[in-house]
Amino acid sequence: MKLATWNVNSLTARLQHVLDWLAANPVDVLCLQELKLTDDKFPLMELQAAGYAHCAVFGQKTYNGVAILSRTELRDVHRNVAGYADEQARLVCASVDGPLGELRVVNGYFVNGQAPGSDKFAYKMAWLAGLRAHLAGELQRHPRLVLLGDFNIAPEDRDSYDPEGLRETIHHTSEERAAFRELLALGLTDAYRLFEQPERSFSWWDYRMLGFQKNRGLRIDHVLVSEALRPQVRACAIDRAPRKWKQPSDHAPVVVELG
DNA sequence: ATGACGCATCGAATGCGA
Repeated sequence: MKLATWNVNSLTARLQHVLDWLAANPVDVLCLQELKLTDDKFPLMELQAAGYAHCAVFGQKTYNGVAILSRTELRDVHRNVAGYADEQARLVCASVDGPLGELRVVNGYFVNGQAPGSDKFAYKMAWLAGLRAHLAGELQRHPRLVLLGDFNIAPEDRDSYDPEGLRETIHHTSEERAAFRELLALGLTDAYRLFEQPERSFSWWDYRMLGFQKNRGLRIDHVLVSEALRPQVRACAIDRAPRKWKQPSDHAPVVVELG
């Protein structure tokens, strides 16, 4: 079974890329972030025709918006962080049948945070605390859980093209990295780091200054698996191919294989 | 470098992303 996460930076602008990528990578579940559209504008027909008959959509106008696309039935869909009043559509959860039973899929578009000390940074940290509490509850009900999405956190120095120059800037702060480790402390594991990976592996590159061509990027899109799921992880990789296409998203998909 | 690039918004200049 394969699952993937991809921040598409507008599903309207990127629908053809999503369809092309799915044709070449027919994953069972695809988690999307930054839909930038309302539920009524979600391209359900096109995705159903591509084989993704089951979609849990949580859209929003202009910004944010997340969705889980699945080939098989999605159950117990939950939108937003439980107990955290949020104006923004950033989290959608659903259960799906996996290779060894039911699997809980949690898809998040984490807050960017703009700059340390800003109101948006405070929102980021509060949202992360809410997410942690929410996940603790999810894990009690669903021990087999995978958390995927755009975390907007580079967890370690090796996840940044310039860890020294960008020290304590957004995505690199001690607070964000501590919050990431707090998620791991719930029993979650970074699936990407279960395997040997190329140096300078990133999932996002700035549109400006030839960021992708120079591989000046960050690894901020992640797949975390629960303890019960960890023995089943067979592979995890970043697919840089669509970042080379015309008018790409600035993020690349991350794919995980469970056996 | 208060930049760059790209997307969205009722119509152009601005907010936002990361």
